[in-house]
Amino acid sequence: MEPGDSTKQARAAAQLRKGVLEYCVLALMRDRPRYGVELLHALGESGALATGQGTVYPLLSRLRRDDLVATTWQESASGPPRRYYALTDSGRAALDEFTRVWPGFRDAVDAFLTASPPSPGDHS
Amino acid sequence: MEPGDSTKQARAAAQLRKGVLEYCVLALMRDRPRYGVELLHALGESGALATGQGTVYPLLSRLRRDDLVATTWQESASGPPRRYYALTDSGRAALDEFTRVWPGFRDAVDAFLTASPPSPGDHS
DNA sequence: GCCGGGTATCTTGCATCGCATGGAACCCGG
DNA sequence: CCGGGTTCCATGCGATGCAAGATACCCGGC
Repeated sequence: MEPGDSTKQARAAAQLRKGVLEYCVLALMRDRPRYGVELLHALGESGALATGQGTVYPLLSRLRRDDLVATTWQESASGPPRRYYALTDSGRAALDEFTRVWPGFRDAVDAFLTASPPSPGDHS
Repeated sequence: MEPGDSTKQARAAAQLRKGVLEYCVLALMRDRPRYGVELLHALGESGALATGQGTVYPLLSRLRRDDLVATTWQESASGPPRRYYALTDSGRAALDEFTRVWPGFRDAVDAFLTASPPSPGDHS
């Protein structure tokens, strides 16, 4: 997806990420602290959730503002120091809460999209 | 989910609906035209996508503005006339496009949420 | 004839979120 | 000293869900 791509597909995908990106970022921190560019790279590798710095850093600021993550500085051998983000108790609770809500949401959307497919064998 | 419920769960679910609601509404019109309250009721029965009139009617206005749906008035025996919304060719194309994008998105989120659970059998 | 309840549609103002753009600081090799 | 790579962050815009309120139609009871 090129920057500046304004196709309908790109617009649909962009709106899809709303609200989900936050919890995917939290999920990435579940096992160990991560830093900004690392998160950006991990999201990019997933394909569907690829995004830019202008999305991730404001998101991380919101997470820090709401006490869902805590940060520590750590020096790097190949560049400026990195700010590592780690889950707080509240952050882990929010992630668990989302993990509970997500399947219901996902299945509901699946149900709408696959409902009443004009199946050739349907003679109701 | 009561109106005015401001729990974390409600907030997460609210943000989740962004961008998805539009295509679920289009999906509901796939087989036959529907009217506003009917759509509202169908979304409510799904549970996870329940919403209010203040969300559905502006959404329907946008869909009409973008020529994704066409509307016709039809009288009702038990109230004011209903405006029925039907998919246009563009609307059907947008729905098909979303149907193609959604599985990749859904699986990507699933992958992040279920990745690296400290499974007891994992001895890597 | 009038009035209240149920049905149905729509508008306005607000808060939130993803994104493009731009800027700043640090390290290293030439 | 200087250019490239790495890392961080802030600002302004567009799109979207939502609560609250307004309007109009039908019917039955008084």
